[in-house]
Amino acid sequence: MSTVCPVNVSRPTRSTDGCPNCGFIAWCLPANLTAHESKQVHERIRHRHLIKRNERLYYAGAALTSLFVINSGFVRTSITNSDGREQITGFSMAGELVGMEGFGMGKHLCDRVALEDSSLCGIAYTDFEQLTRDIPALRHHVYREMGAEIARSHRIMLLLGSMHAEERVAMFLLNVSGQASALGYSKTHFRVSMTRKDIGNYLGLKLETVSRAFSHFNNTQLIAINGKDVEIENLVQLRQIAGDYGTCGPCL
Amino acid sequence: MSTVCPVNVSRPTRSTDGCPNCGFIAWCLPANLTAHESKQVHERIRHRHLIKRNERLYYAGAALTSLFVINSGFVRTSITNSDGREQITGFSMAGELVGMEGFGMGKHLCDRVALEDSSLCGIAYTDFEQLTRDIPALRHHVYREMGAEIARSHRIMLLLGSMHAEERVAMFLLNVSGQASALGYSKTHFRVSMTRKDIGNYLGLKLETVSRAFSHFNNTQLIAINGKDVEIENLVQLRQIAGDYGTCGPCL
DNA sequence: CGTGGACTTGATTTGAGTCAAAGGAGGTGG
DNA sequence: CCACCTCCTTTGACTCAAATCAAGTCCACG
Repeated sequence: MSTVCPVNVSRPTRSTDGCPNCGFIAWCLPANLTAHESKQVHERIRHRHLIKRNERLYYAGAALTSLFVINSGFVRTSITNSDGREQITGFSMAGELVGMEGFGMGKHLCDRVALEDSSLCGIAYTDFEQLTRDIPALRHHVYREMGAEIARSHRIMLLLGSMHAEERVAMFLLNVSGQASALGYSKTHFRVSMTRKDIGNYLGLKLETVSRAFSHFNNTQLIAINGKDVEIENLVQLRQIAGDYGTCGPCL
Repeated sequence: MSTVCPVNVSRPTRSTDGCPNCGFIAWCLPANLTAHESKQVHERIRHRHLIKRNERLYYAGAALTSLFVINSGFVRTSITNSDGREQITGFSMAGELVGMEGFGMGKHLCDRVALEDSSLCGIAYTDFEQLTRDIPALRHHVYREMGAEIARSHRIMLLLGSMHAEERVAMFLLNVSGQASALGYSKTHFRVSMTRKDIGNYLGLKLETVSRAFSHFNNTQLIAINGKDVEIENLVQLRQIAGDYGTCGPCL
């Protein structure tokens, strides 16, 4: 537990050519960089780190040497306290930058594990630091993304602090749906790649409670669920149960 | 509810002279600014905005025109969803910068209300943006503080997701104790300025449950409590109940 | 001095946790 | 390729921690 397991670096390349739909480049899009700025960023990206299912990207406390954007796959973020209690604080998918919260400290503040075989594009800490110095739009984007992460955490605190089990599960499904939709997939038919236990941990529930909520939604024709395969059959009512999806925004 | 209530600006001054122990200057200390950089920051601070108990600093959604550091007093941060459910996400005290999470968006993402008559020192959004551009150490400090805020939220998620009522309340008391201690006050004898209801909301508990936990700790000689006046009598055992204070760090 | 909010305490209810059993999926090695 | 094993999931019965409901006290403040 105390030794740090570095990401399995599989001959990353600097050229963009070998990285179609590069996640890092996609992440930068909302920053509206100029052609010149874009070029500066692209030159620093280390493309296509591969990581296997259940492999650890890093532990909390590990030196932060790189920041990663997920290209494909799924990553689970968690923290563990001295009792050994673990709390999953989020699931990240393609297009998301992970590790920002440790950027200022120079070390990671959470554990991150791949839920599936995943591909990541990274950038060295020092390169990124320099780029945010030189590119105001990128710096701004980092402030915006970090702020959004704080706001997201606050929404989960609301969920954990005051919502009932079925409301939480409904919210979870709507968030996965929103994520799938953002990636261009169906928002009513998708796969939840995490286990019931992980979902429960994230939502502050036991796995049996998550399973029961799924079964209940299934029996009342809100969803059709079969293992990890979910089809939402009544999006409107699911939103009513979740209560506030409209104003809440994505939580995952 | 929809109109934005601007902070009651009481003839703020630009000179440092009228602001002994200026909170903003204190907040900058860990950034280790050079004398010249310090001067740049000091020139932009608008000192001593006053705000009364229960007055609102701003609503979520309001344009972010200034960032504030608390000089004295206490501020409650919360979010509200469309159901009207509110979640208190933190209590801030002297020396803390509030509003960072909205910095990148240019608008506030949470509501902030004074728990007591408070004094704040502010800096205009555009001035701060400019300063973080020109002063690497300040920029770095912002990254660090925002990251710390994300990590703090994650710890609360752990608390809300897996801790029992008395563990939560013990954690809360240790955090208030830590805050008091950080300000140079006694860490065993302090005042909790928030109501039982606010404490409960923050901890995901009902006010009766908070009251019962306090009573129980009182009856078992862990604390001596009288209304808002708290004396910790057995810090060691309180930490044992909270479980992980050592590794958790401040949560408030 | 009276009124409303804050707090405490007790009795009761209930939503989610715990415990237990059994079916099912996926991965591994012979 | 099949058998086995492990982990995941579902469902039922029971328990329990915290919520709810209710009553009464204590202040602070107009």
